[in-house]
Amino acid sequence: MPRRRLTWNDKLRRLREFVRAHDRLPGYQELMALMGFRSSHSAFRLWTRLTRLGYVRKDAAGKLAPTPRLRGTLRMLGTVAAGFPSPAEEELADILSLDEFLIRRPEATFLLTVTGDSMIEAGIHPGDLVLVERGVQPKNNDIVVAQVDDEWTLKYFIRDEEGVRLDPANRKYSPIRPRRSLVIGGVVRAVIRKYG
Amino acid sequence: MPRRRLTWNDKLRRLREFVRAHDRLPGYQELMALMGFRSSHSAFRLWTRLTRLGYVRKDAAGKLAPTPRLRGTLRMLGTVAAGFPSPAEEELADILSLDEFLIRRPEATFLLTVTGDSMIEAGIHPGDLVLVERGVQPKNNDIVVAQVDDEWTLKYFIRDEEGVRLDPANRKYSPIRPRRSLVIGGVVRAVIRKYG
DNA sequence: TACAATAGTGAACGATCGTTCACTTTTCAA
DNA sequence: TTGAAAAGTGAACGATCGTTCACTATTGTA
Repeated sequence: MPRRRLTWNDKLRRLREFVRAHDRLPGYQELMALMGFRSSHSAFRLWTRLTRLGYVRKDAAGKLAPTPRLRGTLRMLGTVAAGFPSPAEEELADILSLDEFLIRRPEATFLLTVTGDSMIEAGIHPGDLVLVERGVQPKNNDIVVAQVDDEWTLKYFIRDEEGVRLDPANRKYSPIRPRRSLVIGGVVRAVIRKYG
Repeated sequence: MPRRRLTWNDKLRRLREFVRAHDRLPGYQELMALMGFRSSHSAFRLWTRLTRLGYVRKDAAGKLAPTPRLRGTLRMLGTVAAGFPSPAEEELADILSLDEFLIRRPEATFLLTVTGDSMIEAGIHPGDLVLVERGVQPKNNDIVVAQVDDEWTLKYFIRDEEGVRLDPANRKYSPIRPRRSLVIGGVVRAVIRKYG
């Protein structure tokens, strides 16, 4: 029985499964078992190829690490209107990790639960999560977490001729011009609503 | 000069930095260099402790892998109203990874860009991203990606006495009762809006 | 102050890793 | 169909890993 040689797609799929299941790359022994190799050199060659194609990365110490392309879990397809493509096209979709997609500075990024409806017309509802980056200068029309009158809320940040203004996205509330102090907790980089 | 021994927090911080920078755990040599150890046994003991505390995991093959607790990048704080806690309290915040927080079945989960305003009253705007899980039975009031009259859109899924109904969240449009066929592409598990 | 718990040192060893060299088999296109 | 490129085999070797055992230093506390 001529043991079937794996296709490239099969190899990639098996490797992805391993990485997802173990949160690490397989070792030489494990890669050989996974792919049905008998020689560790085959594993070596496979690593070389995967490195060349950008699925794994070799750092300064010469050790391998998975790239988002391999580790990522999310396939980014087109638009809702375009619907779901065929499985073959799915294979071609870009794979990414939400963390890397949304977070620039991990050490300065936080997740807060939204309370209040001050930004509801911007589609930010109570119970939503906001991904907030601290320690950055807000630009005009950025949504910020700000402390106003000893109370923290979400507002649009606007700097005009008269100074800084904080605008709600809700007709029930009025724009605010901070008089004494203005504390900006951080800038909202993303909004996340989780169902179920 | 009595080389300063590192505190536990310092060790954790250094390890986190390494993992973020390299996308892998340090080896023994690297861990020794990172922590200022001279004996590989110290590294061994540190791994043992990290395993016991759940920062790394030892799988069936006896190999170490980082857990979300170590690899995760997002600190989950309280609510917007509560504002930002002190740095000391921040240290205690739960660290999580967005991928693991939002994605249950990686192989069946996709990201689509929203087109159209059929769900705008549910806070889903054109340009938002929806995280869609395929191959699950939608429950009542789930938001689904459905094919209606050869067109894909987002709708609430509702099953009543008369059968299945698809409701928009926009007064401009009307509920739909599919007559011939109904294709459900998937169930919306999360909505993501990215700024900037 | 003393003493137990915690943290680190140092040597040793078999297993695995990462790589090189030389050779064979399979695939695919001219 | 044939010949080159791609893929796999097999042996070998120094480096690192993962672990054990025995010993020493530091720290917090009864």
